[in-house]
Amino acid sequence: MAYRPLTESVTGLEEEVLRTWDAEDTFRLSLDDRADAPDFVFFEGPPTANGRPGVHHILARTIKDLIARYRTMTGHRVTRIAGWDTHGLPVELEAEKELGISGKPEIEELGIREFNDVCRKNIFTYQDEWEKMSRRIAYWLDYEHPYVTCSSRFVESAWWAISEIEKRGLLYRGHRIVPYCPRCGTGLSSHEVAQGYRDVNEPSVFVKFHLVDDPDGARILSWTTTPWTLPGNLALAVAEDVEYVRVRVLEDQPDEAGKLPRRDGPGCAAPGEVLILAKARVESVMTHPYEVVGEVVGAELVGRAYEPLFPGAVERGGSEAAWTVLAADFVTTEDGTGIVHTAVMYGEDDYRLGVATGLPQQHTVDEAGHFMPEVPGGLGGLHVKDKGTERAIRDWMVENDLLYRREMYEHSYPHCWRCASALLYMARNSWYIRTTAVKDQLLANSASVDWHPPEIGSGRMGEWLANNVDWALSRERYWGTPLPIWLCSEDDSHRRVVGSYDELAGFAGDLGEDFDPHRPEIDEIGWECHEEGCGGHMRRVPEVADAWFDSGSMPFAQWHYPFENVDEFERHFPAHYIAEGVDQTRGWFYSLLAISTILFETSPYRAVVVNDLILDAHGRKMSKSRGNIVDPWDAIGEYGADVIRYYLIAGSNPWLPKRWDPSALHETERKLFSTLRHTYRFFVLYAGEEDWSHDGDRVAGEPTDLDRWILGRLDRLATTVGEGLESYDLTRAARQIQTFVLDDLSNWYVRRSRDRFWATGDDADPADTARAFTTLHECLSTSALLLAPFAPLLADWLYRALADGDSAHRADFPASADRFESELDQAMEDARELAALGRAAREDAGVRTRQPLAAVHAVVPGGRRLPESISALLAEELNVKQVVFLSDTGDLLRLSAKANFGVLGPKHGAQTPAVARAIGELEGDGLARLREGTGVEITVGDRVVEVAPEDVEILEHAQTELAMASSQGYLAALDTDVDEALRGEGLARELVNRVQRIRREEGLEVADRIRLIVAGAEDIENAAREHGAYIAGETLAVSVDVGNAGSADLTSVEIDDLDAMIRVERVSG
RNA sequence: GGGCCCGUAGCUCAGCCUGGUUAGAGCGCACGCCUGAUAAGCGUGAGGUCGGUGGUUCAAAUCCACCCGGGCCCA
Repeated sequence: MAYRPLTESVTGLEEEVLRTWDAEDTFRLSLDDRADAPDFVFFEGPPTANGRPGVHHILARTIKDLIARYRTMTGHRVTRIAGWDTHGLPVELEAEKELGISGKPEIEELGIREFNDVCRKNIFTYQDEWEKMSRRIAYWLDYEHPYVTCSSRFVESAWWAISEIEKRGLLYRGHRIVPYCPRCGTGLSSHEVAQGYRDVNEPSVFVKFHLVDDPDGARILSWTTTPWTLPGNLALAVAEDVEYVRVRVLEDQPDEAGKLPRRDGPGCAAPGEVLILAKARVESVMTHPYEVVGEVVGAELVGRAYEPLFPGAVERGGSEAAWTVLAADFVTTEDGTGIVHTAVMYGEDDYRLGVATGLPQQHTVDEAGHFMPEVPGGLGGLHVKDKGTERAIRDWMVENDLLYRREMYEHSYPHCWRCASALLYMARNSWYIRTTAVKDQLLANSASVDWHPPEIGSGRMGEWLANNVDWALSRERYWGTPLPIWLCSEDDSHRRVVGSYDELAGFAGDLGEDFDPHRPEIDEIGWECHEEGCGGHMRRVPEVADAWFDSGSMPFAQWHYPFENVDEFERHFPAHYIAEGVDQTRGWFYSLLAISTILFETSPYRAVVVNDLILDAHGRKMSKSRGNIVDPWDAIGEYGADVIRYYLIAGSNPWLPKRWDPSALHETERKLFSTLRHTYRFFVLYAGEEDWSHDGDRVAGEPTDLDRWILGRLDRLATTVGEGLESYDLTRAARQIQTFVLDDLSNWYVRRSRDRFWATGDDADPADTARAFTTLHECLSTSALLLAPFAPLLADWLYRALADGDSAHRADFPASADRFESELDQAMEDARELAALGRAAREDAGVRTRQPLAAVHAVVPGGRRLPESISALLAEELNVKQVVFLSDTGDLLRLSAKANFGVLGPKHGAQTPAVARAIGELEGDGLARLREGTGVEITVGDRVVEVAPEDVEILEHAQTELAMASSQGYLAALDTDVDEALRGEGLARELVNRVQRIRREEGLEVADRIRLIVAGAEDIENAAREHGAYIAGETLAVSVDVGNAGSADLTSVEIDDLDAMIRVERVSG
């Protein structure tokens, strides 16, 4: 058989393979092959289908695909179901943009139905593009049966999960402090908040809180930059270990000019008044003269009661802690007074403290940003951010002697990105999952995961879990999984958390065909409360679920578990492996973990590989505003998918931020891919010439040392690549393949074997040629298999071309045949090191490689010698007649000893340096004995130390005039004398070189026979005569005619300043 | 403010977990070589004391502490 010529265009080859896959349905076949094989479970993290795929998605998808392909090759069935994340704010924002509306009031004006219709329609805007790109980068995934988070089936499974959480008593209603836009009536996501920070100059106030039952009638001084939260004040927070002082305000003293100090602005303190604040803050806060009349630590203040600032604004409701001093860990003395005003509903710390100590949870501000009617001082109904409001608050405080002073304060404050309103941090109703109740299990389950890199698990995820707060499940939005929670209009302790559509139908009657659970239809469904004698109406709560709950439910919801596919779910849970970006730590990794921990008491995944961002070539984050986003299609068109995939994996570990560097892509293409293609092309060319094929009947001779060496390396490579992939060390595995292909296979095995691939000379040995082909064929096809997970397209093409036509992705991953021989490998290493040194010596001496030399004198560390065949390789590589190993009996060699610190250190401790120095001074006899393996005694200072052979390394140095180079105990010294015979041979070789060039220039095929005519200087003609047979063999000349130029058309060349005339004539037939 | 990662040659990265004394690759640069793969390939050379400081140790790029710079996530 003839091997297929390589498709020259890289992208053309890739497209060709993709077409083959489409026609053959190779992905399906690869799954069917493994139908009865053990499962290797992979979960696809659903991308949001309303954004375009970028280059960073290629990285994530490559990592996913790579392991899946590898596991398939190791005999597993790797089910890979595509998924789409279809709910959530990004989809809503896109819909708002399309509809030209903004904010909740406008959405509700339009109608939730119309709005959600647009959301639903938009979901798959980019789906085609995702699938197209995934196909092109050879990401195999089952797109025919994707899970879609907004499908009825998926939502029903999510409902089931929520109802299970309720059954475990872990679902509750509370509040959540959100950055809230009172105009738009909506909470903002952190991403939105980040877009709207502005520097503002606003009043801040120092407020006097009148203590109850204080002998001095003291006031506690607190500070806030948001005066509108003061009516909601319910407590003062202090740090227990901070020192506070009581200070008495003194009379103002006239200055030198007899004037009293003037204070601008409202508020004051009368002489004799006693104020309490942190010792560290007194200097900067007090504007009056004062004296310190007492010191207390925070703990002593805890429990003291004070009078409400705005009586009646909030009802006590039986709370003991209301309007008292509380201890808190978030208090600092960096600004303010060291005493923090706490308005339970208007700050995150405040709310947490309120929950912990049982403070009332009551709003003083309504949804639109207006004070409630109960707030005294004429504030009721005012918008908290209106111009006059701050004035009204201030007036009330002045009237009631609550204000110490007021000053302007400049800081950065978030504003709504839509309407520029100042955001209010406000408690909103929210449904929570009590994840804190399972914190220990979360930590234990996370600890059981094989994280790559491990610090994600122990650090980022571990820290996050250790500080876990309850999961705020609900969103006050429209396009999402509706919370399946129904509350009674009369008593909201009557509630139903519905776990299936059947259950809902049981309460509310038939749901009809093709039931869709989304808003607003679901909001209409209700029923009479079932509680005895209640008579209330059950209505669904308006919220939808956090979209992370959807994606975290995919392990079971992708199977519509528990309603269907119970066995499929059980077989595919937990996942052996998932892979996503590091930003998913608190996203998908967390939501999967939390849900599975609660429902199934186990981690949903066993191994996780994370990837970091892809930066631009300058190390900057890619962003639209910078305009430095790389279009994946451009890159694919230029380099092809394989190169990109391999580069992304081999360049650096996936969990490090990676630069997108076109020059590195180019290098990857040249080094690994181009070399591999060249090697294949070389193989095809000569296999064709020699009519060899792997299933032919040519009998191969015994493997040479070189064959055994490369096959040993191949086996070792198969082992290490397999180990790397087993342990998710993808980068190391990828790099090893390149080293093998480039350095071992192409640049040594093929180079040193070249003339074995044509059986034309006098010493031709067809059996050996067959052996060389057999070896190269195995190396190429095994390399293709090893490369298949990384670069699936070229690998598949090569494997199909080299083997029997089946896809590489249906083959088994190569196993080592244990042919690695460490002594042979060491010898080859030695030879290659000596070859490098020999070339260096030639360069030094200015003698080119084509000039044969008599000998190289060589030294190998440890006195090793090379087997005959390896010596021959070395001689050929260096173009010398023989390799002479210097022996210590000769005059050429001098020995020295170097301490082996690793062995010496533990033996001698502090004496190590002295012993090492003494070893360095050893000479003659001692060295010789150590080299032969006997210990010697040396004197170090005043003691005698036994030095064993393993304590030292014996180095050999040449004492010679020869051209030499040495490194790391290796040495190569060339005998540069060129006698007449060598010179003749050199000239003959130059002639061969010139003839080959002419052959090429004249477009001859490699196997074409020629008639050769050589004329010119006497030395040239002599060399041509003497080495005619050699020249004829090398150039495929049927005749070499010397000195008889005649009238033929000759090409004139110059060799070492000598003129030569050459004619190459193709022999026809 | 908290957590995590990174900082080694002009550039991209190994090495660090498990400490051992001329710190390795590749790219780029300079010079040279080879070629029956050729709009390829190979070699040699120059170039770093491993972000800084302090500590542990006979010995630190490697372990510890603090600091500086960059990034990400969370507040």
